[in-house]
Amino acid sequence: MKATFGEYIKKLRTDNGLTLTQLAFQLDLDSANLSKIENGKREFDEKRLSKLAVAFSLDLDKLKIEYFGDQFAKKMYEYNCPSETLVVAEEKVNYLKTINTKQGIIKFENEK
Amino acid sequence: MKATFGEYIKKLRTDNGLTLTQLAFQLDLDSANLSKIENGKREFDEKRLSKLAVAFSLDLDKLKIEYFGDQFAKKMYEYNCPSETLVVAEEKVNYLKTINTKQGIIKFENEK
DNA sequence: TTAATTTTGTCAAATATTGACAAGTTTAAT
DNA sequence: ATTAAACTTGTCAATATTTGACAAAATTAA
Repeated sequence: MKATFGEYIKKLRTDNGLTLTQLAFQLDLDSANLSKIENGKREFDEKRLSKLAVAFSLDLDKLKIEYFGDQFAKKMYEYNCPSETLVVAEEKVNYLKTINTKQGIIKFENEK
Repeated sequence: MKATFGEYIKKLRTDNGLTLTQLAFQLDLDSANLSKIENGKREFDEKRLSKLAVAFSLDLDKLKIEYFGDQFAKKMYEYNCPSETLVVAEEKVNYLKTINTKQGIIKFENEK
């Protein structure tokens, strides 16, 4: 999907004939703030991804791909990161999985 | 590099025979907080990447790869994102580049 | 023009991050 | 075993950031 996450939501919403107010209600959001999200002036909170999935009967994993893909892309763009960054990211995910499955240590490193 | 960013710093520091206090001074940081960073209990602030590059005569791009790669990996791990997320991230970076080079609009979308 | 929709501006409240210091633990040397 | 340096952990106020909410302006569609 060649779009920011905001554009992605807006397309979902308009394709389904919803107003900002209608979707905002389902997401427990102010319509003004949803507008800002769609236009990239505010962040969408990841806690609402599941509500968004329900609103449009979407697979949560698909949404996560769009959402986090967007987040990472924005950082990459903002800080002008080499594209190799994403390759290293993949390696590091695997590394985290290995170190956190050893010896029953399953908790996320930064978790309380 | 198969390591978290904290582990990466720690290796740099010890390989170069520096104490926490010595490196922390160069980074304008409390040694206690540098210790937390190395052990993944605090975030390293991206504003200090350039100081880190100077401290160890490293290429800033190489550091960015490690730093942002680590950030993305932690999110991926924490939210259990499909690895496809990174592919989409790459697409979106390119998308951002195209939309933000059109018509002289070079500013980052969320910039003030 | 009017009514609905969308966008923008603002700000206080809620959250999160940071710097700083104290206190505790580990390590290494003698 | 004692000491000193190095490292780790806990805490908390200060700072910074994000969020929710509302008003008001702008756009869109009859």
